Amino acid sequence: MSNIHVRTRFAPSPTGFLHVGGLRTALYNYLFARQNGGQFILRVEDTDRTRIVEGAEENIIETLRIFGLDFDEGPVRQSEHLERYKECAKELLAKGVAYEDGDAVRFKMLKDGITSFTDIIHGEIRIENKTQEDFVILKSDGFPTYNLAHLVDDHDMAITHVIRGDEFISSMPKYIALHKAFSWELPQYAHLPLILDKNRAKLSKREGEMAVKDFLDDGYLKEAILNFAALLGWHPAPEQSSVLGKLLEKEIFSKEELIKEFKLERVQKAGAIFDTAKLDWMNGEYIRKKSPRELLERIMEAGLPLGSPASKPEYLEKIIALEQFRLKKLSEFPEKTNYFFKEPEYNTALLKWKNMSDAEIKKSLEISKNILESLGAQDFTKENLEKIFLDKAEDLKDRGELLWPLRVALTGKKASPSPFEIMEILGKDKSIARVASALNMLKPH
RNA sequence: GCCCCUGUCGUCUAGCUUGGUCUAGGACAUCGCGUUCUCAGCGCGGGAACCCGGGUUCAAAUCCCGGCGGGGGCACCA
Repeated sequence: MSNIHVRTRFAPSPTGFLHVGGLRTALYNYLFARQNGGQFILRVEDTDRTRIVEGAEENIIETLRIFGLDFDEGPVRQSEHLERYKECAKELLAKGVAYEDGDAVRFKMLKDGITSFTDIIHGEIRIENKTQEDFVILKSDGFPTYNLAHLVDDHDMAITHVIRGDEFISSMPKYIALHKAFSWELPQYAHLPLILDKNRAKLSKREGEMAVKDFLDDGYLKEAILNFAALLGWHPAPEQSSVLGKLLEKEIFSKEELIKEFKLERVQKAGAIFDTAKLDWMNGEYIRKKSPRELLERIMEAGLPLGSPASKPEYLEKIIALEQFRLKKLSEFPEKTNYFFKEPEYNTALLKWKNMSDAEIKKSLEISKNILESLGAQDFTKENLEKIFLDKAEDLKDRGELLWPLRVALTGKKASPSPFEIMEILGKDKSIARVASALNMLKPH
């Protein structure tokens, strides 16, 4: 494989935003080209004028850019090659292997015998020619059909490996017959299994949530999406992954590692169901590994509302550092950290730890308040606070009696980071104010 | 209906080419225990699959045949 100049292409039709299946197809084409030192090309198949969706091409290009699937050539649009397709149709007409059918041109299929070819993923595939019919290659509006256009371009662009979805396998006799008619050499084919939804049906853009952009907007990291997409239908061989050591167990791969490890021949033959549970976990893994600064940038890029416009980046980063180990998606940050930006709202019942009475809760909060008031603002570090409060809690039979009411007073939440870390960020005045307001709420009116 | 592809835990999969080392491995999810003020994380542990039926063979997840299941295609869509 090293002596041929590999050229792959991703050839979407601009009929909708790029979805997960398309991203995976693009990724595999990209990985295969890169690992072979070849080229990856983007071609827009815009021959069906009626189905073109405004903004789709831009979305596809932008999404590819975001994921770093840089194409070496393109975007090449088929609508720019109309004359070429017409010439090709004319050539077939002249050869007598195509005929006019109204304003359209049809290609004559031989109906006997068997067409067989070797697919990189599936191996040998044999299809009876009688299953094929004469098919339109040039439509009456002057545009070519996919059947003609894709293969003329693949030939003209010297594509060596056609890596695309499984749904084209049934039509392979058409493409092979066409190649023969033109006396062109056949590229290599790799038909990818489809990605299925939870109902085992082909993933459709209509499913709503399936556009890659939606995942990005929802707070999934591009690294996680790419990693997950790569594993949807492919896994490294154990030996080959020894270099990755323990990382294999976790199945976390960077794009560079994928370029190194990916093997087209190892792509799965059966369709894979797209299940977001694993994506969620993987996204959490990536969020944990990122620096707060980078996470802040990503949150901004995704347009998520964190804090107020006046919030200082340094302040936001501290808060992110606190929560980044506790969530799976960037979109959870605003809700999980809202107590840093506004007074918590909660029911006083939440202040109760186990069987504490109201009087005990009050006493607990008063102890906390006294401790906080006795400290200087510079003493508000989590280490310091932890030491002082834990020492104090020694007197109690259960640390929770001191810490739970305090933490709820600070956050208004059942679940949050420890009160020490929170108070370090909140500072003396706000911390005391929140404990005081909890105390106030407990007073019978 | 016809044709094609495909079938290992709930999900993604390793293993299948070169049958035995597979009482089928990993990851996610799930359940339990521990750490612990809560959550998350981390550590430990549990349950969970070779679609079915025939062969071949001393031996089959692995080879062969037949069913059945799932998906895709059969457009002047791609």
